[in-house]
Amino acid sequence: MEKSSVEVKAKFIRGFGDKTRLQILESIRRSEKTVSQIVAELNGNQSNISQHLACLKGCGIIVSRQEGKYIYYSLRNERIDQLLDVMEAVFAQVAEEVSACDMNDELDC
Amino acid sequence: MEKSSVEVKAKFIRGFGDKTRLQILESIRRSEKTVSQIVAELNGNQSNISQHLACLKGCGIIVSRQEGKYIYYSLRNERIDQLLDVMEAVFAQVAEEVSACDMNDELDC
DNA sequence: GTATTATATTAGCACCGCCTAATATGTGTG
DNA sequence: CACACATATTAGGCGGTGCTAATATAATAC
Repeated sequence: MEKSSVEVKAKFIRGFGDKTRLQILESIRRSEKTVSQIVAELNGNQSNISQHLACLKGCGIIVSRQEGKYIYYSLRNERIDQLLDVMEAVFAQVAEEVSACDMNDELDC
Repeated sequence: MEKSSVEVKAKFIRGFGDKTRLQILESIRRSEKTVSQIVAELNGNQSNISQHLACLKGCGIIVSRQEGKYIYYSLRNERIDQLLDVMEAVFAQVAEEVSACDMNDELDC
């Protein structure tokens, strides 16, 4: 049986909902990067990064192109870039609001 | 030890990354709703919905106000509303691109 | 060809998130 | 007060997700 649209959408969003993946996205935002560049930059584990890249690609968030023995990853398009901006802006505002005013609310689930 | 900003941000985003929570957000988008209204609308389980509401509130995505024995939930502010719009737009475009052109890529992780 | 580098895949494990059922708390009503 | 209704919390099971280590594939260099 097929996944409902809202389920697929949730999965898409979850693509952004991980610390390491957010860092990868920040890393390749300005310019495409190879896996090893990302691994070096994030001081990460090659296998781990590779799996997160596969996840991001599977979610349609990034794309890859091969050049010789290197594989370059970059954001799928400019709208993903915009989405990252909006997420950051809204998060920054909410985080400030929450930590500054509402002593009751916390950012834990 | 404190959670890094990017970890908190990931958690914030994950607030949107669940089918039921997305449905709740759609439900309360237009106008605030009580828990029982949401439960009825989504044909859901009261305990389950209540937990998701706590999660959304904890993530700073929604707020609540009490009126008598009812508790009304609504989006925290208009920027959350905008974010939902942008997410939907980008997702729709990506979903179309992925399913139409790239036969290789799939929306699975 | 073999060796080396770049990346992907697999397996196993721990942990976290989601669900359901049951129970608790809180608020109004008779 | 007891009772009904609205919501929250707890406990337990279960599947998914992220991590590491090891192995596999693919491309280049020698």
